[in-house]
Amino acid sequence: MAVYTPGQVVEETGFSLDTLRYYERIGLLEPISRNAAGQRRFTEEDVSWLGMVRCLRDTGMPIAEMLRFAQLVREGEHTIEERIKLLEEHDRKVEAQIADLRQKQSGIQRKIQYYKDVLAMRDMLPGCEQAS
Amino acid sequence: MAVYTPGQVVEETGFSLDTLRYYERIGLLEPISRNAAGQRRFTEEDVSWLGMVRCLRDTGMPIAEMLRFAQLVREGEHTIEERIKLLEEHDRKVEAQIADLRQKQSGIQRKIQYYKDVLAMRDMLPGCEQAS
DNA sequence: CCTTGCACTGGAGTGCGCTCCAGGCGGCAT
DNA sequence: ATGCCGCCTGGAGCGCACTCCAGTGCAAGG
Repeated sequence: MAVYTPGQVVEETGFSLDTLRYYERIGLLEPISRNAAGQRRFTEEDVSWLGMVRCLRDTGMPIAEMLRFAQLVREGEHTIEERIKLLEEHDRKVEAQIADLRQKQSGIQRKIQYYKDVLAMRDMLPGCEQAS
Repeated sequence: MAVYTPGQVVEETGFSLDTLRYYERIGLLEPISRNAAGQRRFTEEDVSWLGMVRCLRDTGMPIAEMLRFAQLVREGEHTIEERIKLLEEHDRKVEAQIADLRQKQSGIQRKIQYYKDVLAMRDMLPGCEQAS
């Protein structure tokens, strides 16, 4: 089975070497196996777990909750229902996050339009300064 | 013209009192006017600026960039083009942010579906354990 | 008069998630 | 033999954005 050097994992996952070590230290990755010289050799499985971690992190899941999820995975098959619950809950949060982002974005876009209107006004009625 | 006490502004904007003071300290708000006792009295304009700040912060603009925007606003009308540029640039980032969020979300949803499939499999073929 | 509440100040502290560092090791290309 | 590269460790440090604190002040209500 294929293994990956730290450098390759950095390449594949986009996490920095320090971040990978950090994740192992805090138990977000379980202990990574080592070669004779004590260097890490990541398995396919480690890398795919990191892919999941990437999804969760980038959607704003705090590390503490990812640890909880990692724990469930380690506890085995009987936690699958709970994992689904956790992920669905998070999925809802992501949905809410996107909705909020869209709403705030529209506020920004209104401001852009407002400024554009000011400029247009200025072109049409030169010399008539407006406030704000 | 209406003024707002700190408590009212907390209520209206959702920023904490400490955050409001912090924003004033770093210059994201210009100096807020005071009553005889030295207490802050926010104007309508302050509150509406805070509304903009809320949009920018919640869409992930760092404080340093909001300071830059605040500076442009203070410099007057001739910076409107630049303000538009800044906001449009940010708008694009928000768009990218949402796209990324959607993509990562779909990764999570695939995982949820995978787990659900595992459960369904387990119901259909009891006694046949699967891995991962 | 006294408590309660809201607000004030400057400065220190917090939490998160990394990120950097010094000092060292093993292997390989020149 | 000598670099140099990639990696190792434990621990310290960092950047961001707040958040909290001690000590004080005014003002209105019981």
